[in-house]
Amino acid sequence: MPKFYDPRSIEPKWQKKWEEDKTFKAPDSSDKPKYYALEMFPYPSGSGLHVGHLKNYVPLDAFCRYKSMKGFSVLHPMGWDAFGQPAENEALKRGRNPREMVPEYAANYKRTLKLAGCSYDWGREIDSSQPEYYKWTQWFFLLLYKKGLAYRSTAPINWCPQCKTGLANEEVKEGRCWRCDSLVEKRPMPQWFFKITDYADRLLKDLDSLDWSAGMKEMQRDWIGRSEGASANFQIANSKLQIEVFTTRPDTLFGATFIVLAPEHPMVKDITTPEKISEVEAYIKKAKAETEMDRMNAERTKTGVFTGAYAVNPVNNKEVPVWIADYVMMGYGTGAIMCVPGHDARDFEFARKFNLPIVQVVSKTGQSYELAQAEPDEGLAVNSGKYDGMKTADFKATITKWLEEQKIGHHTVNYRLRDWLISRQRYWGAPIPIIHCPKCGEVPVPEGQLPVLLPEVENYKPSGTGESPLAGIPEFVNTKCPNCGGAARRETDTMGGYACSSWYFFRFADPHNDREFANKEKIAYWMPVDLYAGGIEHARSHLLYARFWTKVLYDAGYISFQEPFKILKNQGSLLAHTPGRKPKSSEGADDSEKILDWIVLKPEEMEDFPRDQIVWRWARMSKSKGNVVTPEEIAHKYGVDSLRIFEMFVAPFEDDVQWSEESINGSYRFLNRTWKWLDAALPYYKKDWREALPREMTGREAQVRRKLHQTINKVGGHIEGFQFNTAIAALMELLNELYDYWQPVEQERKVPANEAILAEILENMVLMLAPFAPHMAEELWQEIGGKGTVYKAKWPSFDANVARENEITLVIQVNGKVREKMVIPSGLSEDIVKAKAMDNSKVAEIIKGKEILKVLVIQGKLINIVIK
RNA sequence: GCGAGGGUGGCGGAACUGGCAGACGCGCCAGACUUAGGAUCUGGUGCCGUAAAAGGCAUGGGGGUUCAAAUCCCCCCCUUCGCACCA
Repeated sequence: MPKFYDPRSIEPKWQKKWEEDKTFKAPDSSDKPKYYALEMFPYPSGSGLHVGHLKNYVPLDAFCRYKSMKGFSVLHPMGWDAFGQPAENEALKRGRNPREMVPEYAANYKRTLKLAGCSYDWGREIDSSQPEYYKWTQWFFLLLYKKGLAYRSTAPINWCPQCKTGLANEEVKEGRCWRCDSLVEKRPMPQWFFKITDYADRLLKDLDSLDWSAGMKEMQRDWIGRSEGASANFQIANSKLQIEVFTTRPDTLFGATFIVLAPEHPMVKDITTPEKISEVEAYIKKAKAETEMDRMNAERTKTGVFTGAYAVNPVNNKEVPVWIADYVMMGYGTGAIMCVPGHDARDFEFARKFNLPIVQVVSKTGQSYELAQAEPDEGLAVNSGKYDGMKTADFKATITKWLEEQKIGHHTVNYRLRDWLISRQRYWGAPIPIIHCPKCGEVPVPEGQLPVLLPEVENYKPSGTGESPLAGIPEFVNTKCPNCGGAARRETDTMGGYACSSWYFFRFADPHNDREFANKEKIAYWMPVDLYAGGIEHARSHLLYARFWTKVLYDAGYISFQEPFKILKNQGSLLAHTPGRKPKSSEGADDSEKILDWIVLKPEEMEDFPRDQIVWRWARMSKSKGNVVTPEEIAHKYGVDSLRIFEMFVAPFEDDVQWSEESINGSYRFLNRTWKWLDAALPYYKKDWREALPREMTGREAQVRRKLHQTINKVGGHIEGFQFNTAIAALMELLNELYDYWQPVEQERKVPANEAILAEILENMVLMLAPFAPHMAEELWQEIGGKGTVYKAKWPSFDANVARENEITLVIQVNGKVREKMVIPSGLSEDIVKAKAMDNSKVAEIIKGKEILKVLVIQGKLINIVIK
């Protein structure tokens, strides 16, 4: 037994042992209850893992280790989200082939995760860019295709000029590409979509059954954006044409004084009168040139032009002008709105600017009055003919029914959610398994011919033309139609990375299956995922897509559950104190640059930058900011167990943490103190301590045992509640008590009063340490002759009788203020507690001569005496 | 603008269904042991007040409910995140 705590020799030793023994291998079946814990699989970047990444991996690892000790059969896998643009871009930047690069980077990640002591079953490692994996990604595409959920359309899409590819709506943030921050353009291109909108309602409803954070669910709800209302047709005056509008306020129909169409609305050219054509065309041209960003700026004033046409308001037969304006979006509803300036702020602004009539049709009082601004609230109908006086909700139902009877409208539900754009005009992705045949049209690649292999090429740069680089490879493109055998062309778009991550959690249940995406029984055993952890940045995209595919699988009869992730946890980020500077006036002024008030100073720029102008901020660790701390350097200084303890102890799992090396010393000190105490107790350890424990215990012995069992209870509870910080705090408290009880320092060491107690503490402490500091725990477990690995040892059991306090500190309040405390036996009757409190000399002093109004006793805690 | 979190010592953070605010750690102060210590051990550490007590004040601000409020209710301020002309 080494005298001193030496993580640098202990840690590699046990990591090697775990690997050799396949300690963390998840069985294919077991009598034990299963537990499937999963972290979002990472894209292995060239920068490697830093301590910030471990903020997620380490607590989840502790959780899995705990579950294993609690008797669960644990599945804790890891794999690589290797396809997609991050990998491709990095490969391009470094002039390397992603095929060679990705495995290297993955190996580097794996090395660091092992260094951190993470308990993955590496036998289940997957790589989404390998044909054996993406064969099944393609299979999923075909499944969706067969179900009518994959289609090709030339609708205008979000085009990122920098990435040279289309982006799904979820990948556009504030009008910019989420990866490169370029302004996104609208571009019409034939593209593949998945019909996620068919599932909008179910994706929304089933959120209720999930144990996810309120914020997370809310973000999904917002993104799906369900709104209920009615559609109504407006006849164009002197024409057979009709315009369909969508409104959530059909009750305000009488107040609709004009119609606005989106500039892209297909009917614009049909209704515009000859004298307005040039003006309208000019406006459309201008609107087209505008970026998403411009259009989204709500601050700017409204613009629009009159088309010269009038529509007839069906409820009162009044003719209302039809305008076009860019504040109406083609992508939402019908791309046309009826405008009720009295009760919609945007319409109000527009009407004011262009002098259009404003009519009040809803009133708080039932009387009409001058409107100073739009009043969007509910109330009573006014100026609405025979409906006057009706309440908003009733009026909505009544008028919707009327529209239906007249066959000019109906009740409608609208979603903000759009279909999922899956096409990428890029090389590094799973090819879409479709063949275009001049005779047969679109033909899916027969399942037996999967995978459609991604060809090995020299040049995989995005083409300038907007086409995928695959289009330039005749051997790939030219093929035979599976239907008629004639010459045909392969689809050259690849699937975006989110396709791979929409089903990988199934694959982990059966990662090497070459006949199915995963075996049904294995899925039935392991799925759904019990605990899923990852960054909040995937709140919409990934989690929505994964839920969608799961529902498709359910509908197709492959699985028996509808939601993949029962519990979801989002870890906070690790922030590093990062030097930066204010932007120069030349920077940020340009509209195409993201406006920033702080720019990171690279380490190389730091040297000759004036000290007093450096602005320090807390920023997320990333290699590009030059503020990363690697697990390697910390492991070298303190050992990885200290790093693990620090990451879990410093703050709750969901919170952001400011990295500082000072506080890691506290974790190191804790482990050192623990080691010292346990090491000193070792000579007294006996396996049969249970029999040797005296029946009755008093004084210090009873006290320290009480603390031990209270700690066992707390630590387990805190881990279950995902409160790793307080779990570790409880262990620290126990350790403080242990030092109080018995000093491990040789000079001061006394012969322990009871050796069996030392043994009990030692054994239980080792077990409780195991999830957090697994290397130290294994070492000590071995020292006390524990069987096998501590990973599979049984979690300590809590004895409520031992933990029970036999005395309590009674807090005595007078008029709600603490005046005295006294130690009394627990379990006394209320009357006796009262009597004891009144008897206390200090209390007696205070209440002397006062009238006692009330005495409240909270058993086991406190007494409050109310006096006058 | 809308929606969801959050505001507690010098710092990170504790506090079960309302019941001792500040667990645990960092930092700081003092002592012990030491050639030394940025090691280790022991004690102290919210603020005001005092020689020490007593006592008073404290959970962003203001009001309220209650014997009792960080916790529940109302108003306001700040902050983080998400969405943003969604009809």
